[in-house]
This record gives sequence, C-alpha cells and structure tokens, in this order.
Amino acid sequence: MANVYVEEIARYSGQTVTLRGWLYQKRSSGKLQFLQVRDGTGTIQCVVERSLVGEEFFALADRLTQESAIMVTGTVQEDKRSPLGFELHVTDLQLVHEALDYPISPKEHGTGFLMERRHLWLRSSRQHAILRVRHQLIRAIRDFFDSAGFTLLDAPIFTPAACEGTTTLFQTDYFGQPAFLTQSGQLYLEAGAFAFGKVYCFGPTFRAEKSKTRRHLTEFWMVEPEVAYLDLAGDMDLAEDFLESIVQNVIEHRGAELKFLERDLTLLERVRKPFPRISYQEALDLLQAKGKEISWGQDFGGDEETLISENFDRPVLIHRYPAQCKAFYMKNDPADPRLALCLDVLAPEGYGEVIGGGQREDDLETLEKKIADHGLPREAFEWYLDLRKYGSVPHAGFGLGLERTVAWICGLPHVRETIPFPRLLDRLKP
RNA sequence: UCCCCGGUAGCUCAGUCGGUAGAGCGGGUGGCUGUUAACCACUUGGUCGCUGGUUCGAGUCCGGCCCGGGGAGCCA
Repeated sequence: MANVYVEEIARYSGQTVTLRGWLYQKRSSGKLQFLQVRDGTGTIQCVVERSLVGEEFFALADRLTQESAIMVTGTVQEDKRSPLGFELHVTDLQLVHEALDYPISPKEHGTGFLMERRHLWLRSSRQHAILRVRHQLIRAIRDFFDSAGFTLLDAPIFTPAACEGTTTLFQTDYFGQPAFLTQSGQLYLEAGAFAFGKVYCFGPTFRAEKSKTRRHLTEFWMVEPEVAYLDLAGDMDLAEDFLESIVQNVIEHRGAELKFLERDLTLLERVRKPFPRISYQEALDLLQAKGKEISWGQDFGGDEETLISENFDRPVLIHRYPAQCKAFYMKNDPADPRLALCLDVLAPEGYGEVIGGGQREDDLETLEKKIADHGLPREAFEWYLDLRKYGSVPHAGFGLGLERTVAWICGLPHVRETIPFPRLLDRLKP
C-alpha cells in the first residue's frame, strides 16, 4: 500500500492509499464518522462507515482523541463537498499513539494561552499557513540574491562591540571576556563587499531593547545585502527590485495560504515598481500638512510612519534623514552635510519600516571622526577602518526585517506569530 | 523605565447597587447514515491572581505585590 501525503492526494484518485498523520478534529453522525486528518502537508476528511470497516474499526474511530497519531488506509474519492476536492473512504485504521487531553481545543483561545503552548500551537492550520509563507519568503529572498550574482557571506553572531552603539545589546561571557550578540551583520558585510563585490547575509539578530510592541522581537531574522561601487540611488533601485520580487514571488507560490489568512491580495499585487521616493524633508512637510507637530531633526515614530504610508498605495522610500538620527557609518550627503545618504522603506497599511539602509562612509578620516563623536571604542573598529585604507570605494546596502515583512504580507496585527518560537521582552519559553 | 487595560470552571468570557458562583465551548454519557467551529438531550467542572484592610457580609470597595496584554521611548 502506497504511503502518500495529503498535498499529492489528487494523483491517487480512485486508488487505495495510506496516510500517516494526526487526528485534527472529528465529527460523527450515527453510523458515519468524519475524521479530519492532517499530515503536515494538508488536511483531508476521512469518512468511516460502519458497514465498510466493521464494528471493531468503527469503535476505534469513535474513541479517537484529538491529535492522536494514526495511520489511515482507504480509497481516494473525488467529492465536491470537500474543500480539498477529495476524501478518503476508510478501509483500515491504526492507532500509533493515543493523545490524552490535548490542551488546544478547536475553539477560541487567547494568544497568551496559545503562546505558552507554542510547541503545540504550531500544529494548527493558521500557524501552518503563516509559517509556510515565512518559508516561501526566505526562499524568495535567497533566490533573488543568488540569481543576481550575490555571494552569501555569513556574519558572526558573537561580536566584540556594538555596531550602532545606540541600542542595547545582549552581553555574554566569552571565556572571561565580554562578548555581545550581533545586532547587525552590516560591518562584516562591508568587508565582504570589498572581497566579493556583491554579498548578503541572512541570520538571526538580537536587540536587548525593552520594547513591548506588536512590531518588536528580541530575536529576529534580518537579510542584509551589501554592494561595492553602489551609491544611494543604486541602493534605492536594489531595494525596490528586491521588495517587488519577493512579494510577487510569495503571492505566486503561497496564494492559497494567504487566502486562508483572508489577506486582501489586491493590496499586495500593487507592490510594483516604481515605488514613490520622497526625501525626509518632503515627509516632514507631509506630516506638518496633516497637522502633526514635528520639527526638523526628529526621527519618525510609529504614528508618523503610519501617517506617511497612508498617502501611498504601495511601499514608500524615504531618503536623506538628518544624520543625527542615523548610525555612525552612514555617509553624509555632499550636497548638504546635515543629511545622511540613507533610505528607509515603509510598508503600506501602517506596517512600518521593513527596510533600512544607505550608502556607507568610505573616507578614513571622516569615519575616524564619526567613531570618536559617537563615543565608540576605536580599538574594536580598527579592522573596519582598514577597509578605508586599502582600496576604499563607495558602497551601500540595507537590511530587511523578515518578521515584519511576513506580518505585512500575511496581514497580521503582531509579529509574534511570524516566527516559530518568538522571543519577546517577557517570553523566553517554550 | 513610564502610561493604559486586564486576571472568575480546562478554554473564551458575563457577573447590575456589596447579599446563595453563571453561560458558551471543552471533557463524560446517550442519540442521529453527509458532518464542515455539526447538531440534540443529560452531565461534569471553582484557592474569583496573591496578600492585607473596610464591612454583619467582598468576585464586587480600598492599599500593596505578582503575572499577562497594549502603547510610548528605541528600532527591523
């Protein structure tokens, strides 16, 4: 008997096959029982008829509890009543393991309760859909850079010092020395860009900020490309191509999951270049026209980001923020040194900043001064300064936050469901 | 760190003016040959977050603490 998966069931129409999975839900109607069986690739309704399987198997099916592991053998039949299009008419049933008192019932639960049981919550169809979108997005990101000639260059996770100095880092004891968990692969990627031309890294990032909002995790995944001989204009082109490509890729390959999540796909289909590009000054004018009290030099918070993105039907690129808002490694605009050659991309619908990046400072003396001005320990940055001594060229890149992007694509109100095991300010378990 | 909201059955919640602790779901038992969060009947189920106070009497009012959720700052 062939062992098959639910996602390939259509190929076995009319044949007798065996599914190996778990009981998701059960309904009975006298002499009939309907078992919803999931196997990780999908869920199918298995029909147990007393006259077909006999008393023994029918009684077994009647006793089955939610999430018990079972092997079901039966005939695949096309059925218009099934959302999948097929049902399995059971001829044989085996209990592999009986699950007693599964804590997550098919009815409503709060996110706190479910998060405590995240290891089990992953089995539910909604989480399944979200995490399959996440997987596809990761594939799309890798495909984009791999097919554009980028080399994957992993940045270290243990680092000797802060990349940006402004945010709080997780400190660990590294054989008696302090070491920090990375908050960005950026500086290492600059070394990579001068070695390989076009590089990207894709890994976990850690921020010990005490942020309690729907947009923050303490551990999240970030993809960061970095390219030699690229200026801000080129960086904006890259960000635009990249974002269009990955969003359209996910729509194409995970449309069913997005529909299950009741995502309005027309909003995502509009993510086509060109994206609007406005300067910080223009964004500021826009905010002030809307009555927001904000003055030049202030960074935008969540409210401001939402107000700006409301004006556009697709992601909006904001460039040239005041240098004081940005990290030390950003290059200043030669046309107006008060400004940094940086870019942020705000997702529509109030999802906020999904990309941040810009052109890097490539002049040795200027960079030395910036490190000093930010009060950073020079010793930790000697290797970084070396990059400006030996063949320094203009270069640029950006970082995209994976979980915020998944939340936006799926239309979720909170990032915590976009990662299998979220790490939040007050949550380290499971 | 600050501000706001919450904690009552396994889960989601209601509980009026301070006066005997409630519903739906889940679990259990029975019924039903096409159910889609199935339905119907019966049934099970409580340290009202903890602690101190006010009161004849506190889930309800007051103080302190603990835990959870949302937001601010900061950021992706």
